[in-house]
Amino acid sequence: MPPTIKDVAKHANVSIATVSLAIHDNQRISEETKQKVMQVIKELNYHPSRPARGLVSQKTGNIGFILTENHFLRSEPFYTQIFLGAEFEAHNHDYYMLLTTIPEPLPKKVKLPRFVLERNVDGIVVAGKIPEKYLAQLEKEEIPIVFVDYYPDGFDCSAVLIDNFNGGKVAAEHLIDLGHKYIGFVGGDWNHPSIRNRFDGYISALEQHHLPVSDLLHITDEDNTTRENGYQAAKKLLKKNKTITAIFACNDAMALGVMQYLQEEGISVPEQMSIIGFDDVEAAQVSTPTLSTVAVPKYELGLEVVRLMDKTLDTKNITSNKVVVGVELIRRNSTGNLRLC
Amino acid sequence: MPPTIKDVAKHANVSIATVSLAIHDNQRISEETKQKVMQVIKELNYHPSRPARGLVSQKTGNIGFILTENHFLRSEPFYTQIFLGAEFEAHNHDYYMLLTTIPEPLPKKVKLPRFVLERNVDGIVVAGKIPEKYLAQLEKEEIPIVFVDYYPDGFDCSAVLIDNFNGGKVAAEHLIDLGHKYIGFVGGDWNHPSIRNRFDGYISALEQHHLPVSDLLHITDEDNTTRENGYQAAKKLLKKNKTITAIFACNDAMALGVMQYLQEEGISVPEQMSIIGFDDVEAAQVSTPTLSTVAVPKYELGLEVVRLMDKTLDTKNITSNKVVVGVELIRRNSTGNLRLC
DNA sequence: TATGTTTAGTTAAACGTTTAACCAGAAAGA
DNA sequence: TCTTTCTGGTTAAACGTTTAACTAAACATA
Repeated sequence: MPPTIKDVAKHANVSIATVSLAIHDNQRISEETKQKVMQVIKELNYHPSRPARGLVSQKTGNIGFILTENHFLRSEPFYTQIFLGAEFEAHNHDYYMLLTTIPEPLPKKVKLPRFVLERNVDGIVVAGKIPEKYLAQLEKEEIPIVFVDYYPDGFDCSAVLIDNFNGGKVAAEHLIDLGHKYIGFVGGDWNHPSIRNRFDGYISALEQHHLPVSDLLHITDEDNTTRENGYQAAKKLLKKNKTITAIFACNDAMALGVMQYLQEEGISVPEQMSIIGFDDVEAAQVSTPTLSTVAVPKYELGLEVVRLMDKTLDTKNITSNKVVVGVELIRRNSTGNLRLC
Repeated sequence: MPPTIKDVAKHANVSIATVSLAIHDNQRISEETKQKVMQVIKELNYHPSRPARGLVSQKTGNIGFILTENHFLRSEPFYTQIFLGAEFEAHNHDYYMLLTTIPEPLPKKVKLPRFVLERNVDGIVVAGKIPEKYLAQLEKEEIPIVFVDYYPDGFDCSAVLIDNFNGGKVAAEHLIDLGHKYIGFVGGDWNHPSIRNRFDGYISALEQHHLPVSDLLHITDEDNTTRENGYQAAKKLLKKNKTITAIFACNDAMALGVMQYLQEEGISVPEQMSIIGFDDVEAAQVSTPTLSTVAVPKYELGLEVVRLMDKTLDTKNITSNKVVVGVELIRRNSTGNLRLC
């Protein structure tokens, strides 16, 4: 059994209160006694028990991390990268992360994670979009929540967000710089704010450069944003519009699906069609051609969300802070100059 | 504030002991009282506090997960996949995982993770190779340890391991089946048991098929197993041996490095040289050509290690169990029939 | 000298559980 | 009827901390 505060007290010939006060550097305790206590603590290699401490302080030292099962399990480690960043930063603030997933489909009777019911976390990070119903349930628990890469409309809260609007703009501008005039957009999961923001950024860039904006350039009705959705969207887009020379896909998965379709159709990238994605997933670096994209600093998002959580937990002020982290254009081989032929 | 056991007791008009006993379905309590208590519990949405419960039971409900910083941060998410598997299975056993990394280089004064010092975990999963010094320190804490994908020589413990020997054998046999006679091996980090086991499996296959075994076929002196190591190893191997028509690399990273070298040298894969790797990392699916390999079920390893930990924690018997999980040959485009030209 | 103030601690309550030890009342055995 | 045994609880101690309230001794003030 590891030593407890009692053992320290006994060895130092003081009361356990003195030990505790010494540890917390209370000025009630003389330098001399502190020294003695610290000496014993070192000798016994004593460390206060986190659970015991938590009982009285009502702080667990843990942060919960919640995301949907789909986000957790999907092969592109987007949210798991965020988690790993959070995990890393948590250490710098003396926290540990507890992770849990929301099952999908959501059962009728929402069951909150054990760590919130059993009061085993001080705050919760919600990563990515989660069902409204779940959120409503969570809100009742009166536990600090910080969102990352998503936050519900009309919900007053802290969040770390990607600069999706700017990202969409940057992506479109990159294509414009390359000389493209007819730039298509493929997206899906349309009630996701991030996707719409990317779209808005794209539109904004087109307008700013007085380029044509038209429904004929967009596919936005895919219900999700997978590779397969990208494939289907590309098919639809090229059917209804022959003038397009570049496509901005709302994420890399869809972009890869688009490329796959183009390849099957014998349309070469980037010679006949430029493609740019969003996210910078691993696969973007190794696809043929490698995929130009807008990089989202996933790991960084994780760091930020824990910093924000730490601040929230520290200062009881539950003012809703928003942190926006920037994105970066990554030029690879799927985008090229417009060729007039 | 969430309700405590006291609130339940008050509402049910019984003592807190009765509530506790009712929760644990103790036969001392009449059916009738149990019903009443359960009713109140449901109404108040009461859940026992994990920390408080832990104080008396001396169980935290947490499992620690330790790996080196390098393993954690490296781009190929091998160990993080294991972690995610562990995380998933942990839920099925009502545990939460706490993750921490070992800094590298290891500081002179080894500092164990807070979660073990503060008794915030019931057991520890050690993933991958960690420094001996660290392990020695950890051992002193008398906390159950289960290893995954590694375990130290001469250490009596439980572990979940990959069937590396068989994997090496299967890889070599695949090449043999394709008609190859001169099959090279490139490896590194030679004091890692897994690597050596893969090599042993490879040798065993060669011998079984009466194929030549010779030092001229092997590069084993690379100090690590990165892509760059693979590149260098390929260079060395092809310098000293011109008859080779196939190469088994001890992992995918090295295999990709080998392919890169071959490409630069104008040696086509698989026409002139077949390559097979080990691990089945993401990049293996998207490289050109896609990489044949021996798949390691990383996620599955995570599941297994938690199952084993659960068993260990359940039955106080600290008999050292070993679980070996199988591997699977994945045929892709980097291996082909021997062409006699 | 009596009284107040400081210093450096100690005692005890509290946090939310579990569980061993105890106990009142009912049923059973003599 | 008196003891014994069951039944169905309750009381209280314990887990390892923190911290408010208290106190004894030393010192200062009038």
